[in-house]
Amino acid sequence: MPTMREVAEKAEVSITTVSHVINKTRPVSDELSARVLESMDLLGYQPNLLARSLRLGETKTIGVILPDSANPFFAEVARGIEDTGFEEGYSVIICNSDNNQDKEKLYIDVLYEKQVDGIIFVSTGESTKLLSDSREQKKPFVIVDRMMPGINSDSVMTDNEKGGYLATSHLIQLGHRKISCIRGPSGISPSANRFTGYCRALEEHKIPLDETFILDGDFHFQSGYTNTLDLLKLDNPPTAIFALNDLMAVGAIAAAQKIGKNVPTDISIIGFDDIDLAAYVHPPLTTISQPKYEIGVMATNLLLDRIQDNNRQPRSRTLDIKLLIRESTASPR
Amino acid sequence: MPTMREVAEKAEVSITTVSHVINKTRPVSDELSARVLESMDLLGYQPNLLARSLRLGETKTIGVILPDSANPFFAEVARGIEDTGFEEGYSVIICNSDNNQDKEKLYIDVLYEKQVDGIIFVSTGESTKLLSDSREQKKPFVIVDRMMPGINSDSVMTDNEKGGYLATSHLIQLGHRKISCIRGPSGISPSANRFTGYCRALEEHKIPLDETFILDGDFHFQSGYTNTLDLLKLDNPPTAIFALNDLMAVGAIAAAQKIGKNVPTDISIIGFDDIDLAAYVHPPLTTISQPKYEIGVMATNLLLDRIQDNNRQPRSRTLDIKLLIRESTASPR
DNA sequence: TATAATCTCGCAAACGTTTGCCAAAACGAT
DNA sequence: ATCGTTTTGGCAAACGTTTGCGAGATTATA
Repeated sequence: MPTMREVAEKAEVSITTVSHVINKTRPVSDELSARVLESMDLLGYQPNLLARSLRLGETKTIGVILPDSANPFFAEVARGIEDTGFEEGYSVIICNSDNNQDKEKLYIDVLYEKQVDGIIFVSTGESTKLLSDSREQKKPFVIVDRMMPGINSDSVMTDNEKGGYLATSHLIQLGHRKISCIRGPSGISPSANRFTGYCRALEEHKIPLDETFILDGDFHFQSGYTNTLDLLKLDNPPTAIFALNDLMAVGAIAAAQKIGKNVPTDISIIGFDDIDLAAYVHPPLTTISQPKYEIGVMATNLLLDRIQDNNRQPRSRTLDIKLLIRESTASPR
Repeated sequence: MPTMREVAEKAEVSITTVSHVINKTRPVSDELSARVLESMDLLGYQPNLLARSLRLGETKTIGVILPDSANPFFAEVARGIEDTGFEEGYSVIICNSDNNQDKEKLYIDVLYEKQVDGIIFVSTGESTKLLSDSREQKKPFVIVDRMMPGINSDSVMTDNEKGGYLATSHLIQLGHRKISCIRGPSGISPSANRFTGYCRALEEHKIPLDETFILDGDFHFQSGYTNTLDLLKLDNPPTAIFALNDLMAVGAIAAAQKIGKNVPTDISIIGFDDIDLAAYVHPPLTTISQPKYEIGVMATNLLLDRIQDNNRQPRSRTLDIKLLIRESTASPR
């Protein structure tokens, strides 16, 4: 790997000059400029961004901490982040926390040490080191998807409560009264808020909450599948299931069909997120759509703004959510 | 951000000593050690990995270039990479090439400049800058999933030809004769090789290739969907479809069902990859399973070995593939 | 022609580490 | 008491950049 020094020697100029022609940071005579340029590509020079970053105090790198980059929802968000970061010249380091606090903290440390310019993160929920470090000046960061109590920072959320309400209301309007809810991991806000929306809708229509219809899942296929199997074994099974995310909803559909039930005529199923595949399962999944990619884009924009000026007022964006009626829901018969 | 110097001053020792207690790289008396440790956490010291990397010439970072991290197949591979990298103390920078050569080259440059210790990449197919740089000593890299002609490097592949053959043979054994194939993007080896396998199976059973049954897709849902719609409109439609990846296969199922066909009784559909959702669509998708996560793991292991010693013989791993019969295929009636 | 203004460019410090080299102190052996 | 050995710890260079400061050369102004 050739360095600036070698380029400078070959071109018979100073390192300073080389630097300036590379960065166009002050005028250089045509002659020297040409010599430098020539030497550069003769040597195949590539700048060492480490050195540059060390000197400048910025790495043009952002860190992203999320539960699981292989989960289609987060994958899509991450894609939005990567794309808009790329446009602005930023690289992104991906970190999977698996909803594990310790891993999350460890990653935060690593990212700090690697001197990333900022961090986007989908927290495991507990207030983290990011703030316990309050004595230090904090690195720019933005919180996505999940609230973190007591933290005032940039954030981009979606209105999960509304989404839960919308989904449940849809089912109620279709005539359902026995509506089950398969929840997500406890302790994270999207799960909690969607459930709150569910409760509010029931309450508003004077439908009592039936504990036996409330099951706990983990936002994965499998838990939607097994929970649904359980649900359908009940003496008095629900006529509709609200799975708090699409992955579980898809699992629910599979389970229902597995035991010979028709969706939606025998049982209605609604999800949340609108991941890609939701449109392609059979029947296509009715769901609450979130602008996943845009969440990533917006988070990145907030972060980049804050990187420019870390003293600005924190901004909270909450993105719109809407009911997407496809074919997995219908009136009970 | 406190530096080593500040720690040293506070502890009234030299920077050298601080460094040595941090890295345990030479004995330090208990007394000084204690002072240093104390100062460190009083100040909340975190090492600056940039400086360290600059000095040491290694960043503990690897780059991953792939077509699309939101594609479930690659997402899973990436997850395998991230996990095993993490275990060894490496961070990973994710780069989405979108199968775009220019973007890929640009990313390679950035990764080189960022001084990553190695690169894992799923190439767009053409031989890339990685080798055109033959004059330089190359950074460690390993190629995944897609062959690159004329390059002798570490690589981890799966036997796509065999997979194509297996899938097609399965269909033939079920009694199918009119077997369509929805291909992937031309020019990338998995697509080409799977197709070759398809051809070989047909040939072996003396089934002539029917051009009208060969369609081109792009490995996304949508192209499976639309191509299947076209296929089913034919006067003499196929009784089975081999979609060269699961995403398209799922699209194909959706399309068939959309126009009232039953899968598999009216039409059999087989995919390739065995992505997560394949098991949860209805009917569960028969497919060729690839160990996606393990591909990532293995690629990372090869890379880390090579980072340790870049002069070792290149090793090619080809992972096993197998036919996974679920419920989307059956005998024609 | 003298002076000021403008262009061009190089020197060397700095960013925060790691580490080879050396020196002082402490200890043991004679 | 002397010398060799071991232990302990600091100095300063180096990694590859960027950039403030200043110096020389050139041009414009009078």
